[in-house]
Amino acid sequence: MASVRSKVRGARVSIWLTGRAKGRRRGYAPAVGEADGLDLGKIVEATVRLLDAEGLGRLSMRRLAAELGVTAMSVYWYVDTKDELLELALDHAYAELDLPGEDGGDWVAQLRQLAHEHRRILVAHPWVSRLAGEYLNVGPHAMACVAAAQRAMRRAGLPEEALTGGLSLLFPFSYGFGGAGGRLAELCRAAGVTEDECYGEFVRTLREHPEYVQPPAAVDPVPAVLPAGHEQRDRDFNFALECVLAGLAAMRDRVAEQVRPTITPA
Amino acid sequence: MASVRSKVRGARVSIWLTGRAKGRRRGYAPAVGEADGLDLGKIVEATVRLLDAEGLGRLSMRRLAAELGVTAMSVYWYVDTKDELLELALDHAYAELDLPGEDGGDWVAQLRQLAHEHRRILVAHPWVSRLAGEYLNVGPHAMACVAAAQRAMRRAGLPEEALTGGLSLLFPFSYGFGGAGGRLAELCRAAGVTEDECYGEFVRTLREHPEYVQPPAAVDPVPAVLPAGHEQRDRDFNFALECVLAGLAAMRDRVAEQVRPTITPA
DNA sequence: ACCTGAACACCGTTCAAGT
DNA sequence: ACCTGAACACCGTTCAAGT
Repeated sequence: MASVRSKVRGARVSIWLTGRAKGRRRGYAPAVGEADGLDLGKIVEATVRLLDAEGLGRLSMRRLAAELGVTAMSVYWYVDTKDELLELALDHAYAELDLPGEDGGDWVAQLRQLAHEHRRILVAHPWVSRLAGEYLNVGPHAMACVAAAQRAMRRAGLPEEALTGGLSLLFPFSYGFGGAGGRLAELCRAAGVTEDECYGEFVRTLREHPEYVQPPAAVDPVPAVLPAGHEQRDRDFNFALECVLAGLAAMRDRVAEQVRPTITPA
Repeated sequence: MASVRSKVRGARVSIWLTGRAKGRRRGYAPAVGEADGLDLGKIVEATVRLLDAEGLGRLSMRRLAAELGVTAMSVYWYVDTKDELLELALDHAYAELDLPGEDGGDWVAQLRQLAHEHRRILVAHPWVSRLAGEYLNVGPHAMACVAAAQRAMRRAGLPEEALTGGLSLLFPFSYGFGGAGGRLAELCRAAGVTEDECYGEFVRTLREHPEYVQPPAAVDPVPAVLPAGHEQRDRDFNFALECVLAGLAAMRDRVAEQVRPTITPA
């Protein structure tokens, strides 16, 4: 019976759980003085550059190799598969987050900063949310981000057994919201349409086809799943984020009082 | 200068905004009596079946055609591109949601049901979250889902100008949480590993490499971004969902009092 | 140790042709 | 109106070979 590790490794659940097969020969950061020639750092940086410039759909190993002035198969000396490369690029993006320090500010300010930073990189790099949805996203920089949130929640007074629950609120929220924003921007850019024009078309479609959302019910006014401009989008994000923070505070108090969860309707 | 609609249509931002080019010849539901031969309904159903059985990565137009007992290019008579087909499959999945009725229960129960249903289909069909992250997801069934949430939030007493904000909390949360769960299950299934084994490996990796999450800080205890079993995962989802509901209630009251958002730290 | 070139088994999609 | 078959321009990856 094979060990769990060998099973996980063989199936490549994630490079962060199994280690990179070629990573032991040469580390992530190149030795000093190796200015010319390839190294993994240069490859990952070129990957991120291409992903930003042309999108996930246009990234091929051949295209990347051309960008590096090299043959397609050269990259495979540093990386086993394209998936592995994309996991590295994903975690590289999380290095961009400006995390709250150990001591800076109260927990509310820290969680606000984290959420805004998360949203920022998801919108700035639309490929990040798609890769985060494809891989486990447990690389060191992503984990540092989770650890920072965990510290803030502990500081908030959330009991230990509720920490994973709190993390399960904050990150899915910022990931979902930011990812949708990034993807919409990417789609509209590719279409040569502004986001406002896209939203207008959405509303017009609903008005022209009132049967559109039936069954079970007509939608009036139009549910805003698309943004009506950046200001509205920002307002929605801030409102939802304040709900998150208020909800965490309320649940902290509720758990402390050992009261069963009940919210008075209406 | 081209109209917005023609620009949007030409670039295929979404079939739901532009209409399907071939959809006017033949509707989504086939006429009665056309039992043999292809129709769009059969094609979408076969697509969903294949996506469930083999995953998004293994779905090709040739594979789908073989499943339908037909040539690859036959499908293209009913559909312009693979993207269009996947948008149809995506919305088809949202038809599975058991939505709360117009009258059933209070708003808290309705939103709980919506979130649980959303999570359920995301876990049952791991491809749904990846497609929802790739396309706009504004098809009729997805919109009916948003409309139901909007009704519940209005019933909760959330003012009109806060409705989009509330929707921007609930759906990104359930999407992010459910999508991660579905993807993990898919990865582990493909690897022949249980989710518990995968989590154990994750913890072991962190313990073996204490430098893993540095900088900026060591992580202790391990932040649980992976589930330690279904019960824990359920507890986390329920806790986070109660935060969402408590947060919505708190913000409703706060907006009603016209008080600026402030939460007492610690 | 590092990189190349040819080849394999695929893709989505176009196009002319069939019935 | 509906479906086919050949072809085009790609993919990720393997493998033997170069230096």
